[in-house]
Amino acid sequence: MPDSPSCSLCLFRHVCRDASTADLSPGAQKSLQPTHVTVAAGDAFYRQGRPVAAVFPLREGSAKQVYESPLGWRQVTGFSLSGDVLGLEPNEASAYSVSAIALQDTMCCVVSIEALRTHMADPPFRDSVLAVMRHQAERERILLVAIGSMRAAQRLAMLLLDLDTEHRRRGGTDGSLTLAMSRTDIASLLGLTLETVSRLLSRFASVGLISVRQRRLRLIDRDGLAAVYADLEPMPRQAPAAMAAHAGPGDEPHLF
Amino acid sequence: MPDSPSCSLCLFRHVCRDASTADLSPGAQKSLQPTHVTVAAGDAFYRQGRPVAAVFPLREGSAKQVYESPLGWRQVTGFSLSGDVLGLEPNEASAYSVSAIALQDTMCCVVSIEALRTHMADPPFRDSVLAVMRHQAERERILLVAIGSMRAAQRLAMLLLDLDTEHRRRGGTDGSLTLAMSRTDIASLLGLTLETVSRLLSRFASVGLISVRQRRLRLIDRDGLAAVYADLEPMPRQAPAAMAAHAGPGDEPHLF
DNA sequence: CGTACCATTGAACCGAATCAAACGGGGTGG
DNA sequence: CCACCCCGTTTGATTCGGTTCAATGGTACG
Repeated sequence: MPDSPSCSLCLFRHVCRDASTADLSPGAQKSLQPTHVTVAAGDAFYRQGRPVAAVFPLREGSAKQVYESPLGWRQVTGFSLSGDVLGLEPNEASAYSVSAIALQDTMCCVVSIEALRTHMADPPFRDSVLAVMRHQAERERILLVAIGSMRAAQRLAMLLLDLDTEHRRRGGTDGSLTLAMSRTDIASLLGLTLETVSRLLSRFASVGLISVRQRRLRLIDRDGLAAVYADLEPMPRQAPAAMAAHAGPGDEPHLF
Repeated sequence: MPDSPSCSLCLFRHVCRDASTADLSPGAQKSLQPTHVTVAAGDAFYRQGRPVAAVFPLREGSAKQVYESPLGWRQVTGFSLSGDVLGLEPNEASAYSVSAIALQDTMCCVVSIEALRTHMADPPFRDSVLAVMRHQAERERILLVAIGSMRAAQRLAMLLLDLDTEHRRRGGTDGSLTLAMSRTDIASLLGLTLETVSRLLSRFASVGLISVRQRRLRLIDRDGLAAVYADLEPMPRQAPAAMAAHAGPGDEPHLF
């Protein structure tokens, strides 16, 4: 059952037998033959702290990453959709740094860590893997700033726009999408409560930015959402930039 | 002027001519001869987005990392003390992902990225560098959870305990330390306002947990602070764990 | 058809932000 | 040396966004 639609976005598409890619660079022979498994909603692909044994490109479905801090505080740190790869750990970590939980019954490939390492010898492939990791790190930083200094409406608008962008990258044309995650998950990701998320969604809908019913959601006014995200009203306030004393992209001397 | 006290904690001590280390593994010859520079308070070691050219082990002084999001939101993401290395970018990034600003006049070494790469060929050294990077990533995650789901007092207690731990690792014996960063910086890191930070410090002092005057600070009751951090009263409330639906270290099946 | 879970909505409360002074220390210039 | 100013900090009064507590409604599933 090779070549699911998500293969076309997969990190491994150039080295994977499952994916039929037109552009097949001469150097890269398709040496990867991943196995497939399905994970039931609520089950874990892997758990934080366990040794890294494999990575999991999603074929169909979605997942959340959950981090549990040393003191037992748990928080969702991200969502993954089909085409994303779960379990990629930066810095050659030997243990998973988060847990990955399926949001719905999910089909994925299983690429052993040995196979991954083997293919990492190929420079272009290695670069693309590292680029994905860097992108993930950037994502977490954006989330940090969002939670740390944006208001609830902005954070939620950010998430909706992000989900929409991802959905469109996967072929979604109109702005209608089905949220795989619960309000609680969204709230956890954004550092809010589920009530606030629910209220905010209703408010967005009442202002004509979106329409929601349960987990069916449609973006009606992307620009409006972007305006909320950027905090150009008409939601709440707080001005960007100009915070900590000396930190601006000023033109003081700097070594690099 | 080699071998500052901070050398004994430096990541590069085993390969650096400046550092006099007793245990000198046979394989690693001391081939690193870093140059030294001083950076004035408020100046940048390097700026986010610039190509990575060098890393900067701190000899004397301190710095803050500042991240600026695509939309212009700026936030402090961490503090570095003497012995720490600034500019280590994970995933072979070609540009700095944050800016590093000196909190005071700071002396540091300059290790070119080429020199770093050369030494990364040495497996034990490489592992220690990767370990530092992983530690930094973990730190940012803890910060994310702190900002996302802990209350102000807990966050501040966390920071104070962390600063104290770092200070003690550097030889500090009693709990007295001098904060190099402003209230604004602390507030930015913790996702609060400077007024809240100031008030909280006063409150901690009035309860006998610490004593503060301006930037002179002394920890009086570490256990008390730890209790505040862990949220065991006697400050505010909110119970840990048990958040997002299915995510607990339960014993559901998982692949790894 | 009943049960369980997720989502919505309302009312009251509270923590932290905001607005607004006053204070303190360190530096500069008279 | 002292007066003055600047900037970071402290403290107070007030507002407000988001949480908490609570009840109802909707949907899926056994």
